[in-house]
This record gives sequence, structure tokens and C-alpha cells, in this order.
Amino acid sequence: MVKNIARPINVPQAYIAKLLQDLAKAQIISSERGPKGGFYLDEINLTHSLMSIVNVIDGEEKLSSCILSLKHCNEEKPCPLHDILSPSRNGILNSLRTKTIKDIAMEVKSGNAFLPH
Amino acid sequence: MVKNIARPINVPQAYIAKLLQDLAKAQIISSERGPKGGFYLDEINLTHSLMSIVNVIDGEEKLSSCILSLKHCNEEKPCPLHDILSPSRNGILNSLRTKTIKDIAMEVKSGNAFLPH
DNA sequence: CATATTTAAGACAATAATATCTTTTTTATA
DNA sequence: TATAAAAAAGATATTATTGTCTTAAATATG
Repeated sequence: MVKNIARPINVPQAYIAKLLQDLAKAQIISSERGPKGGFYLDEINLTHSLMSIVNVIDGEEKLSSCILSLKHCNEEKPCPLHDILSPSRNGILNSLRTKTIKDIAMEVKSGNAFLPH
Repeated sequence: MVKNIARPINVPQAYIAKLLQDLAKAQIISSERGPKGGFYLDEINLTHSLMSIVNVIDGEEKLSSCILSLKHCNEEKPCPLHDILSPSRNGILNSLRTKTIKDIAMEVKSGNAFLPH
């Protein structure tokens, strides 16, 4: 339930509810109304990439566009930061695109990563 | 001069002026008032890191704090994204900390990188 | 020394991001 | 079937970021 999700991460309940609703509408997560209802992840949800979440919440361009916000920056005419930061930045994008919700859930389950509770 | 800096990068003149003033106050860049005045870089300015700019404009935490905004995330108790993204993220931070303004100025001068003009 | 030109400073305004509130819909169960 | 519990939807409010405007201070030059 929203209240159980919101408290440990210190995000206002009504605010995270909105985000969860957006994710549910985009079928990244699942939801059920009424008593005993709440948000949950089914097997299909678990296969979605972390980037699909970023996409719904912020939009992918926010992460993938030129770090100097230059419109004409590209591989042929790179901005002065492009070649310096691209390898690292691509590493992040690649991780977000390939890692699934299940992947990070397992990290937590196995005790290799931690979330507040 | 501010107007010559603002136009090519499509940032409002009065807005970039404020940022430049902040950078000048922090001695990251130099400025001179009056006719023939403007903003410029002296030899010392050129040695400053890109991170010193980020620091003045946004604050370093914005780039270096937990990507999930979890207060308790650290090497011992990493969040589920920490170990996945840290190598890339540290690459970016390291570049910003070691690269100087001169470094990227030379990239442009040598024709390896491009800025709108 | 008067004037024009530039940055400095600070108040103010607009926009976007974050957060809240209220009402509706769905559903379990007494 | 009535009630309570949950998400859904949408309107509204607050805050932070981005952007503007006005006045002041400094300086070059006629």
C-alpha cells in the first residue's frame, strides 16, 4: 500500500501515490483497488528495465541529452564535455536499459543491496 | 561581454550574467567593468577544475549524492543502484574534478570539440 | 569632468517541479 | 447490500529553478 511505500523512503504519501499511479497506468507496475488492494509487481512487471521507469517519471532525454544542453552536440561535432563524459554516461544509460526491476530486487533479497524499511 | 556569451548558446543574457557574476565572485572567472570590460579567463582561472564551476552553480552534492536520494546509502550499505552505477558515476566525477577549464579550452582550440558561435 | 559602456547587486516575475487535497471508482467483507 | 479500504483522477497549492528588470558602481575615453 502507498503508505507502506512512502514512509521508509521519506517521500510524501500523496506525492509517491501520483508517481505510482503513473507507473501503473504505463503498466510498469500493477495495482489493485479496494481493501486488500495496493501496488505490486507481477512477473511481467519484474522484467521491465529501470529505464522504462525513468521514461515514465522524467523522460529519457533528461538523461541522454547533451550535458551542456547544446542542440547541435553529436558524435561528429561533440561539445567539449562529450568525449570526456560519454563513456561513463553511456555506462549509466546502458545499465539502466539492461537492468530489470527483478535484477535489483534480487540484489536486495540477497543482502547485497539495502533499502530503508 | 555577456551579450557575446549569451547569444550563441541561446541562454537569456540577464540569466547568464547572473551566473557569470557568481563565478566571478568565486574567482573562477575574471571580470572587468566599464567600456572595454567584460568577462575573461586569466592564467589562474584556466587552472580551475570543471567541478569548481559545478560547485558554484549547483553545489557538488547534486552530482555526488545517492541517485535514489537515500540518506543512508554508502559503500557499506549501498542502495540497489549504487554498485551498478557507481563506477560510471565516479568516472564522471573524476573527470570533472581533474579536467581544467584550460583542458577543455584546448579541445575546442585544437578542433577536437565544438561550441556554437 | 561628462558621458557612455560595462559588470554588480538586489528586487521581482514566470515557469517547472514537487506536494497536497478532494472527490470518484473499485472491491472485499460484514 | 452497506460499509470501509484502497487506488484513480483531477484540481489546487507550495517551493525551487529559471529568468527579468532596475539601479548602482566602476572605468575608458572624448
